[in-house]
Amino acid sequence: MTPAAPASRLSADARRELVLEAATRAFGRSGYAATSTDAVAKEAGVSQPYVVRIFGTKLELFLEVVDRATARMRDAFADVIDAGVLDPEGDDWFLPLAVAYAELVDRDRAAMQVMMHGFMAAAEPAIGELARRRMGEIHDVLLRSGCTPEQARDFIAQGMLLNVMLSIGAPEHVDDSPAMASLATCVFGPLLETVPPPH
Amino acid sequence: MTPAAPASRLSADARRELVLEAATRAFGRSGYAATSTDAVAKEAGVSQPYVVRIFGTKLELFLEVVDRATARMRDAFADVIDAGVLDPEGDDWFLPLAVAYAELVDRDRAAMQVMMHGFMAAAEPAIGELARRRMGEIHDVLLRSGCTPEQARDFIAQGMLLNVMLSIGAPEHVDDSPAMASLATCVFGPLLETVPPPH
DNA sequence: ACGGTAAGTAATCGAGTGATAACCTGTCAA
DNA sequence: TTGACAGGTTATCACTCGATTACTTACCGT
Repeated sequence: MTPAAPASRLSADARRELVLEAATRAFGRSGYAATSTDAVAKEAGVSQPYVVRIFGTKLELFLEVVDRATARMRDAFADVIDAGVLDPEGDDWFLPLAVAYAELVDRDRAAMQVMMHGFMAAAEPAIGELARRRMGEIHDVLLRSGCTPEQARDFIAQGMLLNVMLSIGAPEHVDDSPAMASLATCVFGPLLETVPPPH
Repeated sequence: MTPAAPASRLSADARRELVLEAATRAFGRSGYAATSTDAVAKEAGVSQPYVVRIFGTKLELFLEVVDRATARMRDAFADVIDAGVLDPEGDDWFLPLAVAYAELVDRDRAAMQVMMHGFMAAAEPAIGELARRRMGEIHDVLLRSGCTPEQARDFIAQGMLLNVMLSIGAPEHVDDSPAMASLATCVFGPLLETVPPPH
């Protein structure tokens, strides 16, 4: 076997960044437990021991991946809200938020998937702590729009359903049953046609 | 070591039932990938090879566990709806459904957790197929109340948020931050005081 | 030119995993 | 009483995983 073409040398920071992006994709696909450090390494094009050495342990790597992904979510909402275009009194006050979220998920679906996997892996104390903190931060950010806690809750709830629907592959299988079609249509709205690519 | 007190003999069906319940608890805690067949065996009080022999593979066991858990969810909704007490025109039309769901989750939290883990493990084709089918069935059942697809969607969305909040241990940590307290209060409502036990 | 530091790999280990095979034993019908 | 089947276990295997160690090599300041 040829000596496994050594990855072209990069600065530690640059390599770290590439591995984090690769890990986001890998963990996003299969979650914490089902994703091996070797799978991350292959996705990043480096050796498995190197991944471990950069981050110490698989858990620390996952924590950093979840931390970054959820920060991006929070910041995307903050950007919309701090732009001051939202009117919580109006109908569909949250629409610009929903659009921003749809765009973020379309551009960076792995981040959303990693977030959900983080929520479901919260039995691990360190993961749970991070998950709760970020969920709280997102709620707080939404409240900055002037909306009520109930409005914020409802928006997050819609987001959770959307995440789950993507997780179970609803868009790719709308035609499997009328029920799926009905539900997917009213969850994804007109985006159903354009969103699907499984990434 | 003492010969590991052989489990008292039961009929195959009775044993199977006990193992399924144990597996629901075990998978509910840690999900598909992070739960070993040995963990299920210990929870059930039998040997690991016996668990495998009853169900063939770990995947088939998980599928049956998810199948049963999600069927219970669906049927709980169906019971309320077919009792005909719902008025989709009224405010809080879904309240009896929410109460039924809260009771089910309180009594059988493992089933809900297993359902969520099933959704997140949908990358495995057989799991994904089951997840989509059940999600469709639940949507269909809700529609039998005479509500609109949007009303059904909103109810499911609230359920998903509730599931995620329980998954991240929100009730046990309401006091960690004001944000968590605000969000948990308006997700769980007055039940916050009584629901929490982590099971 | 060169030497050291930083980037990266190969080799390997011990623990854990799902699955298989072989064996044991209580119960019940004849 | 006995024998055979059903319920259940022990022993074990092949493999995977995360992690550690030791080695290699490219780059850069002097």
